[in-house]
Amino acid sequence: MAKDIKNISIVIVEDHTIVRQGIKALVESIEGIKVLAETGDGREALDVIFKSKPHVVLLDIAIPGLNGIEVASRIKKEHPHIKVIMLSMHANEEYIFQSLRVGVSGYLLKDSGIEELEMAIKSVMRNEIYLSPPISKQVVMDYIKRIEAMEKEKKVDKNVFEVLTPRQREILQLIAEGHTTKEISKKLNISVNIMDAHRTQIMEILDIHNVAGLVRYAIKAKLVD
Amino acid sequence: MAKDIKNISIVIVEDHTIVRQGIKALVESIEGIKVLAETGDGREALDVIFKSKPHVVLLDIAIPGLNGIEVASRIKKEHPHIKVIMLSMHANEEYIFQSLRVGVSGYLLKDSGIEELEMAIKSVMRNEIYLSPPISKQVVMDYIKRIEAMEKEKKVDKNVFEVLTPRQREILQLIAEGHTTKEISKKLNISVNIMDAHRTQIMEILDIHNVAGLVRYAIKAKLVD
DNA sequence: AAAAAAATCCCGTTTTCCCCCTATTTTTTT
DNA sequence: AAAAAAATAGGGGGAAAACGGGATTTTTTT
Repeated sequence: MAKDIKNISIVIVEDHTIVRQGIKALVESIEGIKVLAETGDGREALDVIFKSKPHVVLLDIAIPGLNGIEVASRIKKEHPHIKVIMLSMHANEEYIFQSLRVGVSGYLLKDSGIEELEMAIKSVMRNEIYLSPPISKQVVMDYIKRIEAMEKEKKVDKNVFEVLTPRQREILQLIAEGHTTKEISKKLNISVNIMDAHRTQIMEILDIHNVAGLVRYAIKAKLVD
Repeated sequence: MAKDIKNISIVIVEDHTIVRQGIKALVESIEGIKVLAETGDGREALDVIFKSKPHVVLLDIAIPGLNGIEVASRIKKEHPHIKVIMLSMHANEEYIFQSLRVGVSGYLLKDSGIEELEMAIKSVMRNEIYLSPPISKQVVMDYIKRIEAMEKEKKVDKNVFEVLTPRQREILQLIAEGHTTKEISKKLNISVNIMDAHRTQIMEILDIHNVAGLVRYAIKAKLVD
């Protein structure tokens, strides 16, 4: 398992000296990993990284000069192959999301042990994404919540195909788009009276008795945006 | 790191005998883990699991009798403390989501190595969620995609607070909820004429000249659902 | 204190919405 | 082939919306 670690070069970006040196000591205790450089300033970090071109950057999220996410973003823009692992004190949802969005490969909580650090580095070198378990859990929970919210909406979608005829859906859509009865009847080449009858029937079926309600239904049913 | 593995009991559910025995051999090669039972049928699995009460269930997602997700769901309902790790051939999005939803603690691809199996078991015993890296990556990607879609909508939200006065927003909301001018004027204790004037003014400001458009705008602005 | 913006008020006209009725033709289902 | 559902067609009438105009009071900003 340790065989896939071979001469991995790392740059550490972390402003608190003691923490930085601690991390450095930990990292260097792992066989096959070399720390190329270390810095505590965001802007300086970019210079150092672009010059030394490490495999992996361990990047504190809260650093002076340029914040960690901004640094990560620029690293990935200039050198997409450089793997970035964020180091953070807390499982702040916004930070997690922003980090993942700019393309970091890992997100480690600072109370992780040395084993996790090693695992994270190995993971990202394998092109994987490594998240500390609490982070991972949060992402998964959020993932589930979002999909479930989405699925609820789908039920209305299905429903509209069951209760309304194609013609009715067509007309409902036009109503929801803001067209008047007259406009719609002209567009569909039917008389105004039929349009009126259609609208009335749609309202009966859906038990909605005003345009506002029809529009809200049409949006939920994804007939309009 | 290996010290937190102590007498972990496992049940393996997998219908292909060779695969099952292979997994069994792998698992038993890990120190401190004991395989209590094994079966290849979903319904039988529930009996076995409820009788033997293992710490962890390794559960193939495609099994006869009852499908894996259904089995997982019942296990978590009856015995929430039993950890379930799904075994799957592919990174099927629907399976992943459904599994996570019913509360499984791990999702492993079958081409994972023994190290990953060990890691997954240790992870779930620590109350963490373990996903095979490709699975993890997919979940993260999906997570980002969903949040980004959500953020787009927020822009309209802000806008409504800039262009409409509080009173106008209040009225727009009531209109979008389907109330008539008369109803709203009564509710707000203002004359019908003012309501009319308000509506007219809102329409002018937004450059929207029908109820349908107002409702769509109100929904985008999150004034109504 | 002056100016600007928001909220209030009134009226008359045209258009659209919404509901009521009956009825025929076409399509789908049984 | 018969029955049911959908789409077509028409008319009448009351309520509400939409638009035009003009005006006052209150609040906020400058």
